Amino acid sequence: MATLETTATVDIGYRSDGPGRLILDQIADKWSMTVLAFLDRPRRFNEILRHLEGVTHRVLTHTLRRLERSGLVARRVLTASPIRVEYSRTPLGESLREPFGHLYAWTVENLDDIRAHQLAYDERLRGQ
Amino acid sequence: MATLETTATVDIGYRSDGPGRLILDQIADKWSMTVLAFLDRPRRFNEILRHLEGVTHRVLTHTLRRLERSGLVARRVLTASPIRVEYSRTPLGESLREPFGHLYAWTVENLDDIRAHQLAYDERLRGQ
DNA sequence: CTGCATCCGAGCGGATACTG
DNA sequence: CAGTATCCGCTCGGATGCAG
Repeated sequence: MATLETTATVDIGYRSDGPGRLILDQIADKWSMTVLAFLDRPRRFNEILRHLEGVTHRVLTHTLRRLERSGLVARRVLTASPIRVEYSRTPLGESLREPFGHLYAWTVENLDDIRAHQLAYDERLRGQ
Repeated sequence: MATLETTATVDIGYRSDGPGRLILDQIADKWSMTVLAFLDRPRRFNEILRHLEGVTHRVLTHTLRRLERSGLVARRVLTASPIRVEYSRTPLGESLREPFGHLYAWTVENLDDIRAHQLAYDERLRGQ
């Protein structure tokens, strides 16, 4: 099973209702990957909340729930008063870093190229 | 430069307004990767339309526009009557297949695990 | 054959307030 | 401190009709 072979995989297997969707639906939302990246060690709810500029209480809750539901993040209640809750990456969440890292690296490498294309495209429109 | 090193990249660099967002915003929509996967050779608009079950006229147009804007897909008008338009992957679009392939492969490998977690989670809720 | 405009419903992210 | 509920606006995807 599967060390990569890859490139073919994309062409052969990809459907809008296949595995590709599952992972994209999971991580492509606004905050999931940011949260996952921050959980290099167990972190408490408010700790995460303060670190992520711009996220709200409610949205962070939902993001964590979804990550927990898929087994990428573990939730642990520390009985104390005031109550504390710790979130951490599971091994599964950990293992996602590598493949996502490839995508991230690709983007960094091609960032200028992409932006240039976008600018040129927008310029062409404006010109007409 | 830069064969991966990766894993660190995710943790260090990731912000909700960084490169990660750029690529996810580009490919995480419902059809982009499906289209890109299908363009193993130049294809005409209606050819793509017919191949992708469920996509509508308008949505395919927009998907292609966005891919074109970022330089992942090239658009070529064949002057004939009736008019024909061919879409094809650019080298940039081509190069995206490899990093995306890693993510795709990861999902396939962990699909059962993820689904199991989701089921268990949903079950736990139901039980209460 | 392609492309564009209009309309519409659904879902996500965000603001706010209240509870254990 | 952590979580839940309500409300709301915006964007995306989809349906349809018209035009080069």
